[in-house]
Amino acid sequence: MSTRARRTSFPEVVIERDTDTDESSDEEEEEEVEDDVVESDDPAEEEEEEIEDKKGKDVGGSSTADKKGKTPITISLKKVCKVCKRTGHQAGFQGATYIDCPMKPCFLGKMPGHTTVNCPHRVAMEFGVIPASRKRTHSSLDYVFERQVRHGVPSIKPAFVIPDEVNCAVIRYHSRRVTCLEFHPTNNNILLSGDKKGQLGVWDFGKVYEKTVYGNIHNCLLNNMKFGPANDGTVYTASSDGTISCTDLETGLSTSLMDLNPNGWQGPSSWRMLYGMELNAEKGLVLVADNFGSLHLVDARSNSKKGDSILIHKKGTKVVGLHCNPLQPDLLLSCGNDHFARIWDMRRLEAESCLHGLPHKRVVNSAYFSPLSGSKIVTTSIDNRIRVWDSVFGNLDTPSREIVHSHDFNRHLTPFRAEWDPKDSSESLVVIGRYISENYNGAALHPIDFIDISTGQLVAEVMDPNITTISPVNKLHPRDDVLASGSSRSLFIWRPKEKSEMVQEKDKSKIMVCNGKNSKKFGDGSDNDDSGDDFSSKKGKNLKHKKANMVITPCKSSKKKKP
DNA sequence: ACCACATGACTCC
DNA sequence: TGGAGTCCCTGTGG
Repeated sequence: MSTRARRTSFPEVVIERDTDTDESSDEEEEEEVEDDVVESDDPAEEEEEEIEDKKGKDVGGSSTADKKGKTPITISLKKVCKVCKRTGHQAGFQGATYIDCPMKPCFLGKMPGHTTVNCPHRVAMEFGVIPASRKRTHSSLDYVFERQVRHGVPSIKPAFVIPDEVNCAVIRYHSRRVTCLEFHPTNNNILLSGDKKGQLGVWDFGKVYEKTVYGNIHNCLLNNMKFGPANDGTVYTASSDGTISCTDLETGLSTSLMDLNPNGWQGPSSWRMLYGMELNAEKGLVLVADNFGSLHLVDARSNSKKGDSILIHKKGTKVVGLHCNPLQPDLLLSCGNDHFARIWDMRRLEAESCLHGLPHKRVVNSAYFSPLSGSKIVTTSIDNRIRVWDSVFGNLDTPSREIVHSHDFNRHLTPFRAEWDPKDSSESLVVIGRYISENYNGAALHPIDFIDISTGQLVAEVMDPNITTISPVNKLHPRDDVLASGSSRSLFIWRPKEKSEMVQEKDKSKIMVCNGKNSKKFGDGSDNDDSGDDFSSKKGKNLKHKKANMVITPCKSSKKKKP
């Protein structure tokens, strides 16, 4: 009732603001001067037109006869596989199920002998688990862990609570895909989100409509953010524009701590981008890593760069992740495109001083210490494997577990990152989005997976028929049983089913807020259940589900700051 | 329903 | 070592 009233009251606000957004984004894109590498996807090659004899060997194309001539000519459109370009089979979606090209090895594990459809790893995850090795070494790193970390390792595993139902959402919140999410450290209902354009979203999902997008902080990808340790009303952000900013969440005013491109664009070989970021509260340091393999330290109090940059990964490669050990902040974990995650001691930090290198077969998207004891490390690599490295019960030369999981990274997606549940005292629950889709009642959906890294088993796969896009960005709430996920331009808040129902009964506010051009529809009196275009893409059209409990409303108000 | 486009890792030469 | 070509279960807008 109340939602309906809100929906009809404020349609213009949404449309006006969104038009604004689109225009601004177009302008910015025109300014980008980049080499246009036109890929030649010749459609003629894909559909070979062949003139054949009367015996047309059609494989599914239509045949037409030339009615002018006496001898009819059959033209068959021979379909070729879009993957291997051969005839006789077709890769692609058949309904909601994707059929692999049989000429290629398994898409998931990259192993020959089977395709993704019958891949054992896809059916049951335990197949992809390599058990822990028990051999011990006695390196300096082992010593640090033994002395400072081991006592914090918990022994009893509690039951997992899985947020498995969408509680509220903002559809098309950002104008480009979401790149990172962060929960407020003290306010339970505030979620921060960064996007590909460098915009920062501040959403109070407790009040659903309370949402802001600050567009004047960065010019391109907002890769990482961290709340200010001394003041949780501020957030530090690192961007591909080469700057670190500190932004006041109330006003949106930001100060720049560092600019690695003070002379502007001088070509791709010199343009520095910032990816990994971490704060060391004890030392008052902001740590950032760039696309040339270097780590930069910035004093947060004086906003000045501290010392020279240090080469921590192979020269010229991206360092995408930084993480300080929760118990021992002097231990720094980094990961990047040189196929390594590395552990460093901040007290003697210099090039080549890495305590340990964790080797991977491909690029490492993320590496995180376990949130409580800091004794385990979970890494996500684009070789479709989640690796667990245990400093106490295993060693760091080889992973104590490898879990095959589909998170292969397509260049158009935000990289997948397996993230710990900060509330899980057993430090075994990890959440990660799944790339590969599954057929759920005729809909191709990409679930968000909860994995028990102590067994390698899939604890839960969470999906909603309304979310047809991949959800690469996921974050579990530090205190509540809440999952936030970023999927394309939208944000979703998940809660456990029972709790979600309780909330709904109480205030009946299970709401989806819609941004975007199509919001106009909602002001035009069309009913909720039929206005699905706003959150279903092409694949979503074969959904058999109803949008059930969700109410779609345009947003009531939104502060929006443009540069 | 179609197309163009954004865009990054990797292999090969 | 570096540039060109290839990969191709994306998502959006026109």
